[in-house]
Amino acid sequence: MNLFTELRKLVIAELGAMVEAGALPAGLDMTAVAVEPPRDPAHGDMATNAAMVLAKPAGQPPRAIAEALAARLAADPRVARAEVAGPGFLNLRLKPVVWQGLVKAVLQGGTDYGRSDIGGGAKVNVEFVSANPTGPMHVGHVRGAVVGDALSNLLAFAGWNVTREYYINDGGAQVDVLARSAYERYREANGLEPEIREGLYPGDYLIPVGEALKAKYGASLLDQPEDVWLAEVREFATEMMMQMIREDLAALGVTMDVFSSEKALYGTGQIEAAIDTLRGMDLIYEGVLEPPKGKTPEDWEPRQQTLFRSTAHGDDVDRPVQKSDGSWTYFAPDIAYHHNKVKRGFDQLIDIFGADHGGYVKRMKAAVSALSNGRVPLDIKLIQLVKLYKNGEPFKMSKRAGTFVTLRDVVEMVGADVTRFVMLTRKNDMALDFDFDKVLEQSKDNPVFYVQYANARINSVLRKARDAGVAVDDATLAGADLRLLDHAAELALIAKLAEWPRLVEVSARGNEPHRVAFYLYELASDLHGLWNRGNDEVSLRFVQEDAGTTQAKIALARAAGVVICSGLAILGVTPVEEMR
RNA sequence: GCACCCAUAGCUCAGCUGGAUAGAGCGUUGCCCUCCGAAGGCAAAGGUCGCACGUUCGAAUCGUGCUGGGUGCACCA
Repeated sequence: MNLFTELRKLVIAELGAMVEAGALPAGLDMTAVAVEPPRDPAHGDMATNAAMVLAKPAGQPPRAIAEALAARLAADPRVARAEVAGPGFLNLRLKPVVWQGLVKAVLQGGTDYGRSDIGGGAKVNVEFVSANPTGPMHVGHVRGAVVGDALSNLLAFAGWNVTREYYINDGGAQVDVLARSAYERYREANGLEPEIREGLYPGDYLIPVGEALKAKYGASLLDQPEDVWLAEVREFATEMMMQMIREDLAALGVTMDVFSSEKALYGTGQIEAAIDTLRGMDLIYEGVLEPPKGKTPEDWEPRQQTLFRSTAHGDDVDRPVQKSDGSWTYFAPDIAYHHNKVKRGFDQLIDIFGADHGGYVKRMKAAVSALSNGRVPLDIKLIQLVKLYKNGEPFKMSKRAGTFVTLRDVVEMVGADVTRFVMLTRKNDMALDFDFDKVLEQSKDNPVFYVQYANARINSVLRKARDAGVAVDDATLAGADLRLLDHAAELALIAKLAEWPRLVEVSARGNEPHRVAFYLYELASDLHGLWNRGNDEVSLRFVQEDAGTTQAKIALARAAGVVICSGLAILGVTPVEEMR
């Protein structure tokens, strides 16, 4: 139940009636008519811009339309007051019974309250993480993983058919480097001195890989030329890395639906097919690129290359898909991979990239636009970096020494729940500070704690009522006499709960899961505020002398708890019942 | 040189896709509390939304041009 869409229906219906009555011209476009929460609650519970939006096409002054509409809306049993304000806003005040009914609806809906069907079952593919399978995931990957997973949860909740996907970059030179690095560890496992040359991966995490290679191959690969062992070791090491990455993701609570392999695109004609598809659209040609103006690379020399005419689809320059020796560039399999996603029938694609890949956005969108004839939109979310702090001091990590903070380190230090919540407390394109101490602080300054504490308080009050012998199961609470919830502070909290379905839709439409985290913080704040007022005004406490009143109050608390749990579920955070 | 991202209170950040007097936390100032309904509460001060034009009933939000910061810029993935 979304009160805003219901009231919008009412507004549209009354506008239609005004057309019928000849008060408005026929054929008006109503799509811009919105019913929203007003910025200032003093203005009312809801506001509509209908009169202002329609003034010009209807050829009438906005206030005149607003006055006429107000008179009609005021007759609805749900509307307590309809007032024209400002340039033509129409502010609505709802009757308490509407809010009381909402509490009941929340309790009956449970965590399905707020679920939406705006996605219409459309198939959306969310590609995220896609870290190179050459080592453990580090903090840089964590944020992308959390955002992608939470976004997937959000879209699923809003009615999309979501596929979470990880693209394994196992086709390029970096997995050869992995194989060579693992081979040295294999030699080490056989009692030889490893030669970790410059350019190889020095990390200790390859030691177990070396040992596993020894267990499988014994000494048979020793002193063999590279072309004998490279392919086998590469596959073996890549598989072990992916195993590790899967476990790391699991530790963070992330489960992928599909792992797609870059290597699998080679030798199957898929790359050729994708390029041929583009060629058939006259988007592939042989040519020589101009050097970038202002900054010509030292070793620049004109080269004849196979180019993708990405400029035909909004890119700034055309992009090479084949090197001068005829082999594919990295971009070619990326095109084939996205072609593959389009062919699998997705209606929408979302890629989550690190901000350092911002340069690829236009060419990737160009490729998808061309390959799908503009049918499939591709949204690319760029994730800004995470700066680590420890007690307010920058937390240094040295890549050169091979000591970097891994995903596993973060999860072990602060837990998956805290990690996930904090990663969503900023818009994806804003840099985020992550302080190992502050995120664990038990105070109002810490949004994670603040939201969890709200839920704990709700559970605490439920326990207390139960101990006092009051039935507080959801069915009983839904049947309580909710008319007892009539205090302005209580109705205000309900109004906040009424925003939840709308917030889900807005967040999903914009692919912005962080909004959920901010909403939960606000909801927690309202809950704490009401709780604090109970310190002075006993009548606002949740547990009362009289069982019926207690049930009504607890129904509100429980409804708030339902929404908090629902929101936390989207973030992938486990609600806590007690603060300990 | 070009492209993309960012710029909002002293600090860290929201701002629901164009709405009303731009919000929150921290910090500051002033009261209150020290009660496990505990891990504080209430209130106040604090703003040229980087700058300048433009679009319209209306702009932090859209467009153009600047300023400052970040990222990336042909056979590396």
